[in-house]
Order: sequence, then C-alpha cells, then structure tokens
Amino acid sequence: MEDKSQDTVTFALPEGALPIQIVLDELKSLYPHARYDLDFSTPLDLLVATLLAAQCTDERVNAVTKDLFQKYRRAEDYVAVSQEELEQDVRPTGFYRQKAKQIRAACQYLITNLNGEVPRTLAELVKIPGVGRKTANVILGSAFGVTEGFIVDTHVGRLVKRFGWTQQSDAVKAERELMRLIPQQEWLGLAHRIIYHGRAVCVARSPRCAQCTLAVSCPSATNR
DNA sequence: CTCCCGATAT
DNA sequence: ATATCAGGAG
Repeated sequence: MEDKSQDTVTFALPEGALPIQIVLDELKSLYPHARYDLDFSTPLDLLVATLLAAQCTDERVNAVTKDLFQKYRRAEDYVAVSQEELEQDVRPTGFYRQKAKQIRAACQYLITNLNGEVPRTLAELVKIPGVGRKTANVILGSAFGVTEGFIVDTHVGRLVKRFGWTQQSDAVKAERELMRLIPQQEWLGLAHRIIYHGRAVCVARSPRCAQCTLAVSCPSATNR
C-alpha cells in the first residue's frame, strides 16, 4: 500500500545527504522574511547593484549605491561620464576598474540593443556583458518576480555541497542539479534563505555547527 | 585556471 | 598574514 502523503516530497538525493524537506522547513522557520538585501528602485539600479556585489558585502554596496543612484538614473547617464569618474564612484566595492568597465559596457549594450531597457528573460539578460546566470536570476526574481533558474552564488554553492546535495563546484552545473532536485516554487525563497544561513551560521571559514539546527542531519557537521 | 581589488574577520 | 566577501571574463 503506497501512501503518498501530500506534504512529503521524495527527491533523488545522494546517500547520506541532508533531506531537502528538513532544510525547507527549518530555514523557513529560521528566516521567514529572507529577501534580497541590495537597495534599488529600478531594474537598472538592481542590475548595477548586483554587478557591484561581486566579492563584496551587500552592506558596502548599499553604502555606495545610496549616492550612485541619485547621480545615475538611466543607462545613458553611466556612459555619459568618463571611465575614471565612474571608477571613483564605485571604488569602495573593490574590482572598481573592472566593475566600472562592466557597468558601462552593460549600459551601452542596453542602449544599442534594447532601447536602454533591462530585459525580462534569462536568455536576454545573460547576453548583457558582465551578466552571468547568478546576476540574471537575481534580476528576474527581485525586479520582475520571475523564476527561471536557481540563484547559485558563493553561499549557495558552498552550502549545497556541505548538505551533500551535489559535488559540483561549477555554479552552472550545481544550478542544473538544484533545478532537478527542488520544486520550482521553492527556488527563490530557498536560495535567499540558504544565503542568510550561509552568512549567519554556515559561514565559509569556520562554520558554527554547534549552533546550527541542521547539524544533526548534516553530513558535513563537525561536533566540537 | 587566473585576474580583478578594497575592506573586514579570523 | 591570510581567507573571504550575494561573480564574470579571458
């Protein structure tokens, strides 16, 4: 007698992995209001903020964009100033030469090909110079309320490996695995919650397993 | 794989 | 001193 109870999801996880349902339930109760923490008001703001977020904390990005978004409102504004001027405006986020160049290239692409508008599909977004799948998935989810893929950033990549959900270090390959393992309606919320947990508890350097409620079933938990 | 790069935690 | 921070390109 096969009793398929409606709330129990059966996924093909590797042996010994942290069950997906436990993570969904536990992280939902720990971080009920998990969301994207970069400040923005327009899709273009979000695109620029997310480009600046590479290898930089959200807090510092927000400190920089507070003034940046007053000064630069449209794609045209970013290409109107000199490279050097934009570099100084984004300097505290690190990688400032590359980021200024990326922002200008992305804006020039939008002006030339899309009338200065940020597109609403993953396929169109990843054509923008400097925009990979992580940035594209963030813009889709937070600016347009669309879910086409699973956000895999440094935190998601690290935690899903620790959970035993995948062995893939490559973000795009890990994303494919996650899309196969997890129901689509959970993708956006779960990604945000994993990131919160990755920042607060399951940190990169020395994870706080002693205070982690997932540790009892986590294959990577260290008891000390 | 390396490079880009400043700021902070360990 | 060194690893790491909501990455992506060459």
